[in-house]
Amino acid sequence: MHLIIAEKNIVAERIAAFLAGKQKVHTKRDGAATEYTFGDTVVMGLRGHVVELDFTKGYSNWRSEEHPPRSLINAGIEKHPTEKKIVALMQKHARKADRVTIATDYDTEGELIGMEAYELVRAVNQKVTVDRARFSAITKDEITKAIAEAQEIDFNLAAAGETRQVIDLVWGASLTRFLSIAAHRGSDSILSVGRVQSPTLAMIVDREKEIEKFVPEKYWMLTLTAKIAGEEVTARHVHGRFTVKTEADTAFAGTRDPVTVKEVITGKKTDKAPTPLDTTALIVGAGRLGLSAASAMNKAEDLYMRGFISYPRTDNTAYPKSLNLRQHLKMFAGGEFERDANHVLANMRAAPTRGKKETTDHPPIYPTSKGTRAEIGDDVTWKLYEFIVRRFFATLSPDAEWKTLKVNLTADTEPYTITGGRLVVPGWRAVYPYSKAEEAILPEFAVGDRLTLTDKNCEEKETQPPARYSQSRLIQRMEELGLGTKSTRHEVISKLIGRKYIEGNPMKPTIVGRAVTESLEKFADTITAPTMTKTLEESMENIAAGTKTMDAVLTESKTMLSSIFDDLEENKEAIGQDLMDRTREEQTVGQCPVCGAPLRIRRAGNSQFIGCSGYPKCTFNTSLPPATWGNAVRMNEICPIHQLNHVQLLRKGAPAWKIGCPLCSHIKTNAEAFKMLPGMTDAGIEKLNSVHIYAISELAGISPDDLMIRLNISRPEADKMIRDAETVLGLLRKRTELKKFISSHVAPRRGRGHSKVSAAFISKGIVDIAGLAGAKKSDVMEAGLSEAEADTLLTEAARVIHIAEMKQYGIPTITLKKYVAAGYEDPAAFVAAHPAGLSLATGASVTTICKHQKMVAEQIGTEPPKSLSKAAFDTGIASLTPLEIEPEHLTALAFAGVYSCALLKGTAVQTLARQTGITKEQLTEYKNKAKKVCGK
DNA sequence: GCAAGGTC
Repeated sequence: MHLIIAEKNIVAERIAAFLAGKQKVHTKRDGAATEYTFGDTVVMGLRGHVVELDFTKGYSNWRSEEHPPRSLINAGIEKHPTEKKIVALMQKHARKADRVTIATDYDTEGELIGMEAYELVRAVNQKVTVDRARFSAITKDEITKAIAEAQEIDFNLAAAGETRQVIDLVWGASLTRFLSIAAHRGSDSILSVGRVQSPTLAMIVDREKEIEKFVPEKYWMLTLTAKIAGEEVTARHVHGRFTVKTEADTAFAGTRDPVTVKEVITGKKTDKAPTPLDTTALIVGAGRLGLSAASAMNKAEDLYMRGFISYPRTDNTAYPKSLNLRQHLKMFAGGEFERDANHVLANMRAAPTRGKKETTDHPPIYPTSKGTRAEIGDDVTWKLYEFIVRRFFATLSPDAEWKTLKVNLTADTEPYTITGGRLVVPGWRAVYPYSKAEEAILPEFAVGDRLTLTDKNCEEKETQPPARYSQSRLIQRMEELGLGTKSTRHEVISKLIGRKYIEGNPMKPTIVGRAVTESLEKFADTITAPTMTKTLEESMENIAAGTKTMDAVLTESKTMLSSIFDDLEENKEAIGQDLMDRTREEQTVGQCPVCGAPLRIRRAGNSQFIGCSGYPKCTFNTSLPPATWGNAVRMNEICPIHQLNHVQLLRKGAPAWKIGCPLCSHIKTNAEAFKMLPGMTDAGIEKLNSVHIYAISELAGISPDDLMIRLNISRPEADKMIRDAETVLGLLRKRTELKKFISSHVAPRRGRGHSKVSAAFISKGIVDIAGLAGAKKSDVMEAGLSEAEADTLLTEAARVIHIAEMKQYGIPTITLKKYVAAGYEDPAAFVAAHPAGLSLATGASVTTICKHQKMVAEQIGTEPPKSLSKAAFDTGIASLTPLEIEPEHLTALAFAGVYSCALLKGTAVQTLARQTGITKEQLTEYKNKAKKVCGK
């Protein structure tokens, strides 16, 4: 049997189709693993790497004394399968195979993935022949040839890839752990470090610093407008920017009639058609359409999986010869792009354009099938598809041609110039509207022509700081510097955002991002420089060429990292302190209005609030919605009234929830509660705020003496105010309870949120659960509940209230739970029930029950039932045992007061049936038995 | 809990 292993499923599927020819291919799918069988051959795809490197056991605990971050440098490393199903399937076939062909992508990483597969195959079959197929395009010819002429695995090349893996893991993990531990960061806010992410972050930080230290300089630009043959034209001074004001002034003063044409230069300019799309160009193009790098790749992946475009992760900018371009243009017949496709077919350039990079693993990105708007679905994906289609058209279209015109003039002695351009051959621009071509059409000029000066202008401008990086610009820079790969660059950006190192669009570093970069630059600048990647690539080339061993490169790298750790460990305290000090700034929103200490965003699990750093001496705090609504972060905007930074909640996939100034919102939310105080006015609230009382709970908790002084009021006034505050606080607490009750018992629906329902209740005068328990059903239904819902809500409310009452009457919680489970939480019903029934139903002893019934009866003012002794109950129940009465029936009888054989005999069937709901036949049977068994 | 690289 011949087993062929591809890097991904989609390639496996195509290989199988090509090789099978006329044979039928059987597809068997099991979760992530799919196999394609024909004749004696099985083709299956991996999912990229199916194993992962990790440190040996014992190194997983970050805070282990024995294995500090530094020890990772020489820690053991193991490979674990990450795709267990795929590995199992591969090994199952490998056991029976007599030939295995590795057909992974034709690049370094593909060779490594191939070697991983090889090792897994060898683990179960030491004898099988393993070879390697290399192909540059997934076409029938290439594939057939590559399998027929299969070669050996290039173990040196794979080792080069593995070296990269080890170095990345060891450097990344050890430095990440070191920084995170030094700065006392929790597991949800680690400070990550890596060969690619750290230099990328450093670029963003560097750019921000350039912007900060940028000093704008003034400069002046001169223009004139003049008329020729009734048409107005604008010319600019040939000097361009004047950086000296007096020079600009002199030139401006010298700009005067006569304005004479000195020279007319006509020319031709070719405007080259764009090159085929690689991943970077795709992200740049998508960026112009308004997509982030990550969403561009997401949508491209979607288009690829649905067969609309070719593989979206590629560095190739030259179409392979095997690609039939004409056929791909004809494919658009009858669709949205038919006209444009026909236009391109009729005007095709001799050979398609080609970019600088040509690789062997995948073709450039091009459309592989015709899609309609409806098929593709969402608008943004369609736009991306259209862009890919049009780019494909453009690469097959002729260059555009411009006719250019340059007119040199003098205004008295000052030289001016006008430039114009006219698109004479639109070429690719006819089908590709993404880069604008501005035409400037000028009137006819001849040397010696005189123009009439109509106006002149000296404009003062300022030099601008360099722009922050957009995502696509950053990805371009990363590619230029060799950072990351086509598949990972956009992920690196997402990672930096996720770690809260950068934010915004265009991107700028956060305080944390900047602090980490600066610490690393000081102590481990190897990892923040793009050169680390360059050096690594050179070493990898040496390993691949066989001129250096993997071990030698690793040893060298470990020595370097070790000396970095010498420095880091010596300065651990300082580094940690510096990071903590600086990141704390990010949590600070200003000064506490009460005591002036820094006011900070604080977090504890899911709850978050703004509190004074002077706690516990100062207890000022304002509440924030829980973190499920988003993480609270400081904004740059500052409240003009309170001088505090605004705060917003950020949640993935949701728009930011702007809280604004925390104190303003605190005052606003508390105003309503303050207004519940008798006689309280807006002015009164302002007065309270001005003496730093912002919440009703603060007013309730203050000492009367303090309040007298602060508000300059009398003792009785202060006492009353505090008492009122306590009452309101109690009311509010009950209201909160009601809200909680509603949210756990009423399912939210459109237009019927929990707050809406509780507001409706409050307007009906239902302000707490007790109120709800006694409310009219019609009132409850008017809040938007159905009749059935109102019924359950009322019953539930009554239950809650009853339970609270029983507790208040002194029933211990554990026993109460038993009563509730049996449905006897209503005090009245509890007292009225027969203790024998209660005992059987709840499992509590009759003695306890009688005691409780007496307690409750006394407090609700009813007669308690006659008490029943434990002895009487026990012997009674024992006398019933031989009758083999069903347990439910026994309980029902006990509730009816029948708990002994004698009582059963002495009560009429008619009465019992009414009281217990047991059928007369059944009761007669029990009674007959009773007559036989007892009382003889 | 860590990297970067595949792929989904």
